[in-house]
Amino acid sequence: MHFDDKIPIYYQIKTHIYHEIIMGTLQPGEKLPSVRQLALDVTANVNTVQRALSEMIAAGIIDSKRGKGNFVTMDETKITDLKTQLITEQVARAYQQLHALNLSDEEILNSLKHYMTQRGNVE
Amino acid sequence: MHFDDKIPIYYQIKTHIYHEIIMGTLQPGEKLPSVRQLALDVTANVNTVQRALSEMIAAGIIDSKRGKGNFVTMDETKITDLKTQLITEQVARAYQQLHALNLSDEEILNSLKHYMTQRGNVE
DNA sequence: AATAGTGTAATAGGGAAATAGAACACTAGT
DNA sequence: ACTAGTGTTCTATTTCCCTATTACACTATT
Repeated sequence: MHFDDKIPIYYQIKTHIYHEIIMGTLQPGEKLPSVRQLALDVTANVNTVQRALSEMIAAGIIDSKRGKGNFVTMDETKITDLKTQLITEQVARAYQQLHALNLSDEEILNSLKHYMTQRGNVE
Repeated sequence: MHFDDKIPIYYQIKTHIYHEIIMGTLQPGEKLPSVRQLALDVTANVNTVQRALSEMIAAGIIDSKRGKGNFVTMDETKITDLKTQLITEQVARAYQQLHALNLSDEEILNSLKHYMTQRGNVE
């Protein structure tokens, strides 16, 4: 797994698993790989994985069952809320960053559209 | 100054000053506050500020003159290039993050538009 | 009971970031 | 010459992140 050395690894693992849950790669109620297997998958330490999981457990997205495994919550409302929250965070942060670069709303939209067309042509 | 504890302070200082240059708060050729004053302004250590400045100096955006001060480059091309670079980085990162949440191009645009209208009504 | 596979916790050590403090190098004004 | 204000560099210390290792607690299977 590719890590941005500017951001703590445990945080990037958490984001990565959140994405898998939201994309449906991990379904509600589904069992996650064991912490030891996850550690191998992302080439990080068990403790680092555990720290990421702890935060997701505290957030109610993951249910931890000692001796059995970690499971994605069955509560689909929580997942929907999580998705909304992550999207809003991303959009808000991007908007504020670009606004801080003196771009108007229209310029921000145009930059994004331009990026999309560029990207579309390359693939 | 507000810091995100997930990202190194020196890096956030650098971004902050870059924004001031691009917005024109700091004009080409203008003298920056002294490193000691900057440290007070952002409530960080002189060494941390110096580290941020070192990277901007290396990038050719800041000219350092020992005994006199730090100055924004007179080369406006470099500033224009910097702006383009930062915009592209922000747009690309936001797009990729939202794309990773399974949003189509259209949905990404709509999320942004929605955020803008919401924001517009509040202010 | 024994074993293997889980989550959980504790310890010890290394490294990067940030701080505090001091010192050095240069410039300008007095 | 002196002094004050600059950038620059160095050392020491602290804190957080990450790793490695070990141990403990629980579950299911045999």
